[in-house]
Amino acid sequence: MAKPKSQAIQARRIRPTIHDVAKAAGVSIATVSRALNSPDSVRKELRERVVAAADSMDYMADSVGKALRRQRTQIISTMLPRLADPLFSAVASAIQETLEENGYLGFVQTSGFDNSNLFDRAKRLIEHGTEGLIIFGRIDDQRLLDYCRAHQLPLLSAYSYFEKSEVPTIGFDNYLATRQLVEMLHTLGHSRIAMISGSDKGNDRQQSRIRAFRDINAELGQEPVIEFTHMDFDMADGGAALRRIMENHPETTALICNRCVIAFSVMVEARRLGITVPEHLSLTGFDDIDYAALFDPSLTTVAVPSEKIGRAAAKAMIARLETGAPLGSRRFETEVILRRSVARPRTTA
Amino acid sequence: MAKPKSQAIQARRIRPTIHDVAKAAGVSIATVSRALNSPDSVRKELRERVVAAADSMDYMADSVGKALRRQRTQIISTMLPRLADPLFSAVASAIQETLEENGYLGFVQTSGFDNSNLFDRAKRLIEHGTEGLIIFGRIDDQRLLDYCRAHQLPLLSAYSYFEKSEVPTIGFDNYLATRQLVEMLHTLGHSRIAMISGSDKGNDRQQSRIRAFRDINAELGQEPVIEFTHMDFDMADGGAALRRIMENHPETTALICNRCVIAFSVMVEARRLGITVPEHLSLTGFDDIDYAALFDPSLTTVAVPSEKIGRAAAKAMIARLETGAPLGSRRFETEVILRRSVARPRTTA
DNA sequence: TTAAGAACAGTAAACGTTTACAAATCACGA
DNA sequence: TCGTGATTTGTAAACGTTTACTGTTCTTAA
Repeated sequence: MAKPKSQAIQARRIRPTIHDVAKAAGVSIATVSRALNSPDSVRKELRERVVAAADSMDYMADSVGKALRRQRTQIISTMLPRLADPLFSAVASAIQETLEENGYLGFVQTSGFDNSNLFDRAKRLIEHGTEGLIIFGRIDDQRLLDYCRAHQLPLLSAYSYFEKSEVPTIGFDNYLATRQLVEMLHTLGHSRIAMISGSDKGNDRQQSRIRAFRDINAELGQEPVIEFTHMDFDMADGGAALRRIMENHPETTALICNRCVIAFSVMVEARRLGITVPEHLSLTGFDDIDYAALFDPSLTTVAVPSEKIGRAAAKAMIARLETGAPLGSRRFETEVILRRSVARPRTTA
Repeated sequence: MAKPKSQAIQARRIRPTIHDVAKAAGVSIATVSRALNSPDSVRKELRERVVAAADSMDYMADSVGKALRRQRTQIISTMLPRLADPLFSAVASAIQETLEENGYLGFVQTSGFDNSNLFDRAKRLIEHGTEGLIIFGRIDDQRLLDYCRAHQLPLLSAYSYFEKSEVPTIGFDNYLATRQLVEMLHTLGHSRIAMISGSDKGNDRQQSRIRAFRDINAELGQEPVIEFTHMDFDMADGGAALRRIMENHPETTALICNRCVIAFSVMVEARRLGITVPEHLSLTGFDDIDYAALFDPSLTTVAVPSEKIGRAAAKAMIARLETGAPLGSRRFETEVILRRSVARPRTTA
């Protein structure tokens, strides 16, 4: 009945345990557990005594002990390229909130922009009892894929959606979104469109956008005009890329920037060069971050339903864990937000 | 020696346990534990057998069992107002990275902008074995303070620094930063300065900035001109506030916006009203987010060393847990980044 | 009054790990 | 050859829970 005497590992336990509550209430630990977890199964009087004792010492059942016994941790972990990025943090935020609302908790870890060595980074997450793993972007690490399959650890690729994917994926389709954007420009009359991209190394988003752009150009029998620009996190120097494009392809009437920050820097440089936006050059960004609307002229972008994606990913994982229903893929629609940075091309005007 | 027979809680354990490794290597679980944790204490031949067995089945020691036995989880949790916010996510990111580098792992939870009912939100974090709690902003929940003191849970207030604080605080001083900003404007010759703030309800940052502004005005015997504007996350409508200020206080030559997004929206409205920045009105933001430099004119702001603050907070907490040294407070300097949105006042020019 | 069944409470085992202690083995000098 | 001490390995207990099983008490009907 009493807490088994033992050489304490620590001088004294800092948090009260179920034994402390049991002693205070004068019942067995089993009764405490029952009173707290399935109140109906213990007599009213005892139950109240237990609850009072528990409250008086701020007792919270230790999830570690509970997890060990139940073999459930209720932990779902997320790996994303960078947390300090409005694109990703919006999705991560929705994930964390959804987890919390459903009684789960989540570790968050950054992976950088290279998904080819995820396993080592994910190890600690798995050790700590991660029951499900949500990873942003395409998963390129075969060891991780093998491990998850072998040990039945649910794995979900989120943020980007992939038509062909080895694992379930929930997100938006960068390829389609780019086609959508180009089509809109075509409809307005643009036929000479260039693209400025950040590095596509290990970045499935840029890769898909570039692939879409190349495909479209191939269909039209045009040489794709693509310039790359160095991106240092949220800063980009699109200026140099813009100058190269205007020099080598002065016929360009519309410019797709694969990230909003690239577009911002291009805008500044354009103004310096005396190129007016949108009269002389139409400009688009991508990923509709809030600032896009505040720029002058406001920036046309592709809006990504970050919040929806995050919630869907978290919910899917929770459902998988609770019902055992296999994870499914899901594609979210993007929307081109037409703003003042885009107009009909100058030749047509 | 053999794994004790028992009715399995689950049909089959998905992750291999130390018993599986022991059986495969033909040794006791104690030897496995030693071979993996203190290799020197086991004979080379056995050690190799154990390691081989462990590797072959991708064995990772379960942190849940380990935590229960060791009474250490190596988990440090962070609560911040909003994850999808460049201000906070930069700090949170630095925290997470520092934790990971040091063998820790972190839960992240959002608290909204009200720190008065933190305890209930923190409960699950504590249950799950949080060894230290980092909370952004001033901690207003007495229950949480009491709990942490009573149960010796290290508690750290991060992001904002407070001169007088019940708990250790690591961050920057909004009061001082505001004074710094106003002084800079004074030096340039501005004497009629107004402020636009977001809601200060439960927001210690806005509170400190407003307090500093009021104090300065009081010292000069001026009535402080402060307008509030509604902020919906990253969008703000500073336009209306600007109009009110220009109408009631046309003598204003400089305007401090308590968040960059406010400044952005003010800039757009100013342009519409034909007020030129900085010739007619100097404008500042706060929290130097990357976009501030990209606007036209580029925005003068106060740079906050987010990364440093995050790393310092995480390191302090880790040191507290590992050496027992009490947590100390630490104030980080901010820096006014003078950009094109600020110039000498028109009257002086 | 008593037997039977229902309702409730307690005992003990188990989850996966580490580690004190005991036991076994080994090396080596007397 | 044997004793001693050092080295290595195994046994078992403990960390904080939950829960199957058992035992006790209470209710109620004969």
